[in-house]
Amino acid sequence: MTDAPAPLIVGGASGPHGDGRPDEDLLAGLNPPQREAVVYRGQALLIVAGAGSGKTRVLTHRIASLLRGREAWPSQILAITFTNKAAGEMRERVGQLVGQHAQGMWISTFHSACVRILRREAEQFGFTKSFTIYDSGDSRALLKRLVKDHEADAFGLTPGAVQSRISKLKNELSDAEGYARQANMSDPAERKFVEVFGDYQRALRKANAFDFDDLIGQTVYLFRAFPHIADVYRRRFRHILVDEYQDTNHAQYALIRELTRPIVGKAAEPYAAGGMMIFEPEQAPELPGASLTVVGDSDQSIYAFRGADIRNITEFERDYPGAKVVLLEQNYRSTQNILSAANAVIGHNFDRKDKRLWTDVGAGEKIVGFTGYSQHDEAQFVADEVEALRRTGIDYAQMAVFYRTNSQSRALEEIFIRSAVPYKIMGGTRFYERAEIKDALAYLTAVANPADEMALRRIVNRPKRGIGDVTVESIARYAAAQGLTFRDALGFGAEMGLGPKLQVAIGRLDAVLTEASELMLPASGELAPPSAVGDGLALLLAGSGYRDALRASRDAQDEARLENLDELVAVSREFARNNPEGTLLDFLTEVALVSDADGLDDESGTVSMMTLHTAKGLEYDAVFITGVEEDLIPHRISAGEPGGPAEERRLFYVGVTRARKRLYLTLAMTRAQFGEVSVAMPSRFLQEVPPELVDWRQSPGDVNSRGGTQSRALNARRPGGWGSRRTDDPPPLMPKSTSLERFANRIPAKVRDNGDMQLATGDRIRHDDFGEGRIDAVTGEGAKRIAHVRFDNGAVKKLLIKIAPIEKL
DNA sequence: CTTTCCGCCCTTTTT
DNA sequence: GGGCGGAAAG
Repeated sequence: MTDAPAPLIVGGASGPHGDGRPDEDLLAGLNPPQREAVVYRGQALLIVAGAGSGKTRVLTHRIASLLRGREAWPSQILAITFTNKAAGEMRERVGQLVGQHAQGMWISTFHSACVRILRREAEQFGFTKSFTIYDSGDSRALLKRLVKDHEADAFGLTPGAVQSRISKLKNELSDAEGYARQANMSDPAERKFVEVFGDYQRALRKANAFDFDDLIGQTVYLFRAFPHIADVYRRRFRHILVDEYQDTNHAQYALIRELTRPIVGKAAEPYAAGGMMIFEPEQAPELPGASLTVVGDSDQSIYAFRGADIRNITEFERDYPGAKVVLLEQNYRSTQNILSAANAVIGHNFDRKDKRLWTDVGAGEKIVGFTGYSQHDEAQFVADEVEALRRTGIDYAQMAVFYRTNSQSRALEEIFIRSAVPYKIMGGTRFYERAEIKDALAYLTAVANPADEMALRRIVNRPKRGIGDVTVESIARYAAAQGLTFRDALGFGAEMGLGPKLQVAIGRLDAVLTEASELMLPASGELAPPSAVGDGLALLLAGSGYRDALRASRDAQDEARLENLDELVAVSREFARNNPEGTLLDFLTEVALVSDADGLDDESGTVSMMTLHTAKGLEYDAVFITGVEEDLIPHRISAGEPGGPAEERRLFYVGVTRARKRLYLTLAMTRAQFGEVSVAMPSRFLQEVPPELVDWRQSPGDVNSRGGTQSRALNARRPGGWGSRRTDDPPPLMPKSTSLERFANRIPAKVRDNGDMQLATGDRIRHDDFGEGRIDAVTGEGAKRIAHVRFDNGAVKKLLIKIAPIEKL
């Protein structure tokens, strides 16, 4: 990688390259600021890109222009995106512009790029190439043990609290030793925390593992501690581009800072105390720093909670003197009504540079508002509206439903299933976080990285082998006493004086792990066949008895778990097909770094459901933002945090600006959370949307007069507002409990099973909620048979026959 | 020693 | 509505 040919023109502040202009077509159709952002050449460029202003286009065209003008070889480009999916899309779009030249660029997320660097350099600082990656679940499990060992819970240190503190510290590039030095050790809780933090780092190192935050932080550490290594990457990457810059944290900022430093050649050690680099003014660098392009929008900064520092973007011009700033304000995505709503809402955030998105596509449809009696009622409205939009020709894949918290997805899901609306949930209990998947991956990890004790502890009694905590601890003790790893100790069941049953159980586990290692990691360094990962996984699942245990179980969920495992095997084979040279470690790395949005294939024909956070960077013809209520958005917990409500407003803004043509804002009057039903208030953000932009199908006011709860926030604050609400409505009479009983649980807990009901076109049925109707058609098969029903009141609905509350007449 | 069952807790967003 | 920890049962 050091042999990259020198570019014809190095970064420098020279203007657009002169003759030829091979990229005239790259500028076609771009507006003036967009062109500027593509052709500007200089050390630093900040593109302030409002929502929907075509920044991906600008970025890809900028890269293409660098390549076509032969200003850079593909290998000299490093582009950082927020998700792996965005990276894939960018690579593809650049590929369409420049063809083969797209090969060799690094386009990836911060985490993936760091893993690549760390795999190459791990040996420099006490890790091996085969390190594994701990996700938050793994970290928490480890911390849980450490907190217990240190009896730190007595000081109010829960694993979760410790985890988030450590994460915050690492995002600030603080390490365990550094923190310990300045910690207030007279505080016993603080002392405990320092101990746990230190042990946590030692455990990670011993396990040859990095957690998510370490991937970034340790790379920065590597670059600072070994300048000659950093120089290798500085020489290589001459053009660095970072998307979603407003969501970078300090560690990511520092990483970019390190990569864009000038190379001083054989100058003396350029480090001063505090890790700051100091150059003598007259010392001419051997090579100037790489050119840096960042794209961001401070109005879309929604990750402060995980350390994103908005100052990275607001102070860019200070950090990179002479930086050029380009503003993209013209929106190519949404109608004016949607933009006006977005502008109005975000305008309530003080302390921001005023920026107004505009479009020339016209006002478009009004925003639709709806207030349901319960979250089920709200969900039914969404499902019905999805169907109505579908009939107007909008594809399911062009619709999305957003919510603030993952738990809100359940009610939506129930109704969507019943209404036979195809949907897909992004994130949530993610595939890779399911217990059986984590178990299977732990088996693979135990093979790939035998030092990873956490992985072994996880699987040692899965399936149940009669190896409980006590036995596990005695294995660990034996290993420590003999100077063995936990993995190696499994081979000495007899020597540790375990009972015969346990010896057999441990011996079997040892044998299957060994067998899988031979298959997947052939000795003598030869490459394992591409099928090795899939075969090895299948072998582990069968040989360990994991599959059999699930099969023998009569828990209905275990059937689904088996299917998930099959899916994982399929994923691994698919991986092998796409990466014939891919190793077991490559597979584990990829799996560890997938993000929520990555699951979003362009699988046509399904409505997407996701949290507002996951929605960032995506766009849809029709968008439903659900649960627009106080305590949900803004979320209750954010209310007390400094900057919390403002960040929630940005989150809402992100949701609104995802919509191209149609936007729905829905809420419910009551919401059941954790068994209890409580009254929900309309979100303050609703009041910030100019009323004339909203067509309330059922406004909070209407619901109040009909449903009869106490006065609600909006009515209290805006008497006479809210469109159709009449001020002379009778005061609410019904006691609260009545309305709650009536509306809270419109979905029976028990799912009916009409699996054997025979229906044909022309049959008449009665539905519990919708009344009588006539079957127009029946589609689908088996459990997924769908009745298309025209109800006597004119409504047309699709019902999943198996579970719909219907009877044949 | 392990498993199972019961009662208690909480619930933001994620690479 | 579910995950987790503690107590009782195999």
